[in-house]
Amino acid sequence: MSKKKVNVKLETLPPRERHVLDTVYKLSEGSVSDVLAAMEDPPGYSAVRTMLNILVQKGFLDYRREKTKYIYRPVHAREQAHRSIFRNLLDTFFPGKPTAAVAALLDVASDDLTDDDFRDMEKLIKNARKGER
Amino acid sequence: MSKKKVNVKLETLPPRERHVLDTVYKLSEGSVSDVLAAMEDPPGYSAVRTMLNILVQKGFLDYRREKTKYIYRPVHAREQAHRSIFRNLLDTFFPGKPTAAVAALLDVASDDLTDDDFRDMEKLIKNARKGER
DNA sequence: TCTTGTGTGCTAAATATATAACATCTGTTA
DNA sequence: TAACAGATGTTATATATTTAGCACACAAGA
Repeated sequence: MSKKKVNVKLETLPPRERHVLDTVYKLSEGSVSDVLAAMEDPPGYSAVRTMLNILVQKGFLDYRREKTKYIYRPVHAREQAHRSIFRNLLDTFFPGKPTAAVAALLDVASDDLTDDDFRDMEKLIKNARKGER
Repeated sequence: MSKKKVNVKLETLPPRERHVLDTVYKLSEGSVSDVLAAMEDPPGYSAVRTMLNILVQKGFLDYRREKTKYIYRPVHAREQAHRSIFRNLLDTFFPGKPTAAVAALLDVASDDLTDDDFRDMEKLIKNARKGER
């Protein structure tokens, strides 16, 4: 009796599961109703409950009981979740051109960036460069 | 008779569709068999054909006839496809902290980065900074 | 302690995804 | 031009996903 292989890649979750998971990440944590309330174009209550349970089964979420309800939250810190996403992004859209990814990111984010942000990023690059040699 | 609302968000395509679309992006363009051959853990021929057609319907792909077969390719240049993805990524995982995204990206990509890459990125940031003020 | 509101545990069912199979068309080449 | 190889058009079907609804649990206030 082999343990049915489950879908564990973040990028390939079914649409609705992915949406729910994203929402939990946005909230940091939350109950079924919290999540439901935070979703745009929300499905029904039952649907959200099921997704959350599935996400627990798949190992993306964890929960604790609080009074009468369950509070769900991500198992993996954001940092870890990123790795998988960025890796996929790089491979798919920027194979062999990581700098192009940085360019695209800057392009999208540029409106929100302050002078401090720019300074920080320059520092980041300098450090990464040092670590490299 | 409302035209059934379809799933048009890149981030939330069903797993298989997403996989096929990613593959087409990697190839730049290709026939059914090209795509099939380029996929790891590939589904059946029929499956790929269906996915491709759905992706055309949803507006992600375009095709032209070439001799006896169809060649599929992305409708939107990569740049546009990126915007949507990065936007979602930033909102979901780095709300209000675009620099953290850059940090994560650097972290993942660092192994592949050359000295030239670093120089390029520094230039990118300088330019973005100028454009900003 | 009764009642009410809010939540969970199930199970059934509707939809959507994913795959397979077969008939048909179209170039190629013997 | 007959036969083949490789592609598409279509339809049916298996599997996964998403949703709804009812029964029960439990805390809180009248």
